[in-house]
Amino acid sequence: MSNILPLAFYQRPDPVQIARELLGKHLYTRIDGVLTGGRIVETEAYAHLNDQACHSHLGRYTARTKIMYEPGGVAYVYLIYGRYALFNIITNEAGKADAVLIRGLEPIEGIPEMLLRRGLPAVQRNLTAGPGLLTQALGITTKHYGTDLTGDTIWLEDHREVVPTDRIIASPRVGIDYAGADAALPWRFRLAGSKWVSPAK
DNA sequence: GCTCAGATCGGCT
DNA sequence: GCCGATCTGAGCA
Repeated sequence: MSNILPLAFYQRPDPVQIARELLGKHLYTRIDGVLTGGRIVETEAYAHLNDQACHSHLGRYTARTKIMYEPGGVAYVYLIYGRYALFNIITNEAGKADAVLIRGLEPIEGIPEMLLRRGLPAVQRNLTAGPGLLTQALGITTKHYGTDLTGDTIWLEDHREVVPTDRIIASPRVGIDYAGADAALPWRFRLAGSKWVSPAK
């Protein structure tokens, strides 16, 4: 497809705006020669400035967050609880380490392969509804840390779907109570009525 | 060098 | 509803 989202989409300054716009876009991977993908239905924004929930806030710079300081349009994949890979898209320009976490995906392409990777017998909600699950289904692992999102391994496409503003639910992000007042920011975005949003409260 | 908690999920009570 | 799996990094000594 030629409607791959260009670097210019990611390198804009407002991760909250980008997180909203990513709803209804499609995420694909071609890993081990197998095409899998689906429609993004849930995201969260993380900003490096004034956001204690963000791994890069206040310029925190470690082996894990290094990639966040690259120019937007690369993958930030990290392991949580030693067990699940979470997939983020780095946004903004170099040195401004913003990110968008993908939390929910509606499976469309390569469903048999996704079932195999998840060890499930049939399509059900926990195939891709959750940030640690959709990475398994798509075959994304920490090996994909730093992958260029305009390449042929992981990429996003614009299918010209127009998502009406009143179908987007904004709410506080999940699992970041430690971030103090920033935990209340309504930076989690979901498509109303989608069964593929994560089950988290 | 040690301890503790985390942007999670699935299994068990 | 609670608990454990299992790795990274922060905070402290």
